[in-house]
Amino acid sequence: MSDVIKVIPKTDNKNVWTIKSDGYYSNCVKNVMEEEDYPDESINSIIQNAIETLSQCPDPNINDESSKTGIVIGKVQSGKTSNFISLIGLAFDNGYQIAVVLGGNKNNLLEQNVTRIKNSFRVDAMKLVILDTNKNDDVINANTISEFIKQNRKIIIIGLKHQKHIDKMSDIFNNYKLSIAPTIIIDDEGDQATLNTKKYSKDKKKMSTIYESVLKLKTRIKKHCFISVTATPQANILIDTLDLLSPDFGVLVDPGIGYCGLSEFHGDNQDKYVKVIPEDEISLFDSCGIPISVYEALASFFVSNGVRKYRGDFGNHALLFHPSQRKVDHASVVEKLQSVVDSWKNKADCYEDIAYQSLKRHLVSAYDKYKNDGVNLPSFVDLEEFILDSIKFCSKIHLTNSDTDASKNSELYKTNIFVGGNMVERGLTIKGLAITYIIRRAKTTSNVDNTEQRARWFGYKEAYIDICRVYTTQQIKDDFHHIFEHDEALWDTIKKAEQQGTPFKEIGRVFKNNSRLLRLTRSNVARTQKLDFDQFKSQNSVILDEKVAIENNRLLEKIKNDNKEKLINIRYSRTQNHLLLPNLKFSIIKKDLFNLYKYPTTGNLNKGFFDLLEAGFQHLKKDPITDILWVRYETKEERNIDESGRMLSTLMQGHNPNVNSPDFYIGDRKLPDERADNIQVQVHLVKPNKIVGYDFYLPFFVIYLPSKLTEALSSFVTKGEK
DNA sequence: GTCGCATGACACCTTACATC
DNA sequence: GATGTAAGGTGTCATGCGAC
Repeated sequence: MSDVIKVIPKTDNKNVWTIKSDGYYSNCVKNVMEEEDYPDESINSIIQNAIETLSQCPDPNINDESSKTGIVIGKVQSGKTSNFISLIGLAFDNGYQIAVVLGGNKNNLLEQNVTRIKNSFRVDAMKLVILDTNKNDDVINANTISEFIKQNRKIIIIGLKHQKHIDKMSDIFNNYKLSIAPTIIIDDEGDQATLNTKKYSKDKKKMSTIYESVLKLKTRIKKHCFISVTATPQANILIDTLDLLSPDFGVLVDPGIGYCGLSEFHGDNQDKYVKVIPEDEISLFDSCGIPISVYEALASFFVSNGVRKYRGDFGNHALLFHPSQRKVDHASVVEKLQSVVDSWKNKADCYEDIAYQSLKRHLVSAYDKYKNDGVNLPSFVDLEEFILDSIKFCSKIHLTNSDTDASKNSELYKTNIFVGGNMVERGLTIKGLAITYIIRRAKTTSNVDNTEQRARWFGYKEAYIDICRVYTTQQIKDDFHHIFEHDEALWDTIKKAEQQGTPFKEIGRVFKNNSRLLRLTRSNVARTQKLDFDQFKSQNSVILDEKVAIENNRLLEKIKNDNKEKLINIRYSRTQNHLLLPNLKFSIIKKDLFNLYKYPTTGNLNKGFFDLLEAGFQHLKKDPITDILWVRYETKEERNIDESGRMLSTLMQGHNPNVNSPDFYIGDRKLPDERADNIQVQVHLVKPNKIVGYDFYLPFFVIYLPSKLTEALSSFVTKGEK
């Protein structure tokens, strides 16, 4: 890799600056990754991502006030932390002085981040100061930080996403010198808690507390780049592009080699990895009895641990139960699981005893299921000793919620069972998670982002993916398959926009969502609506201005002239004489006509309509054949249009049913029938007939969409208008 | 009138934190 | 450690709207 990289950002050529990629801090981070045996390829890709991200941040060496907002999009459990740590190192080497990390809204997440950041920058304290709002309260003030800066030390402050913590960090930037120090702000899990949850509130307060605090932080720091880091960017992309947290740029971070996520677990092989809990089973929450599926999950957990040990893999092995968000449920599940594990431990201890047979049946059944799934296994007899060992050395059931934090106890074991709710969601990594039992789901509509973040079973599991399993309900299995399709399409859209150089804010906000029981994100943060196109869209308003009419007509004439040889005259009657230009590509007409046409600010047709349509077609990977039809192009038309340009009559002409009449006519709505699989753009040249002084013809559009297309488009959603 | 859907009000759960 | 408060998230229910 070259040492100095001249960066030419993809979308904004005013902002060219040079990035040095082998400075002191970057090398520290890189060395630690090497020590921790990251594959070379992964290290290079992490550094490349950091360069790409930093290149879109403001140049810290220019003395001006500027700020930008970006989003770094990764995959759940794909190691986004390494990426933003590298970014901080690179930013320091290139002139940034301070890094503020909003490290999650729970203490366990903050702690996880603090530990990771400290481990990644094993540098001289005289070069870098790492502080966190929980432990260094007395140092986080303008005076002390200014002194550190004077001593030429870089600063990282990691804070909890809570009002007081953020305000504490904000306060130091009241100091003028600090306020102009180039600062990079990392918002970890940036779709959670930071965005405005009061956007649609009827209260007087239109800003949620954390959002308000973050905006204050942003305003205080005169030169900064604010980077949201998340695997579920739906909310960030769906909020108003005028919102200060709406990203100006986005960077996709492909997961490294060996990552197993949505496509492995919930794509074509979902039946192998996801086991559906039968609906007629007794509930885990019943006062007595334990569902068969729980025994199955436990047995597959111990068998799979035995398999890994047999293969020489003695790493951590974990089982997670996520039954519900309620603490009372966790307690009852812990009790049930503990009773089973205790009894299995007793049986495993005396495996020659007849009592062992009942345990053995469970284990053999789990073994057979793995065999049936095509997992390469030795004989059960060869595995048995390893399996029983796993049972004997298994931890107590770790309750993981606000009452009890199991993380410390789990370090004492290699084989761990966890039970939790909200504390085992987003952000948290459970080492060696192989089996998950999850039945938590809203009774009605679930959010895609929240649901996806519960997938703690994703991660770098290539070495033992064959034995990983998820036990869940049919509904949750379906949810994840829909999310898999949604996520693929989302990445595709952003990648394509990147290749085409489309600025992030201009990417069509169209997303795939094929499930009626899923919405993309919380409705208090951002709303969506179905991509619902009618068969016909008849333009109901124009700019009533002769110059505009001439310009719009010129666009149409140019298309006509460029395709002279393809024009076909279609005569239905004496007065119904149309001109057809068949078989154009939608994308071409979009570029040459709809992008340039001048639309009124009111009315039902504007560039946004065609942008949405185009984004929808891109998702469908289609560029539909489109015909242009100049309707009654010689005689033209007159309609009742008011002075504001609003069409008061019906634009489309009805049929003349008299078959014997020389004026028999099928009607404008039937014109697409013979070529019903194509889009038809009808051009109606219309003059106002009730107001004087407007003696010119204005082109109005009628857009016909084939039902196949409108149906296919209805599986997508876009930003809500309200 | 029925159905599906969006929306808002409200209650409850979970978490963090301040106070005693 | 117990208690109360603030904040964010989830779930349920009533209501209203438009399509049929």
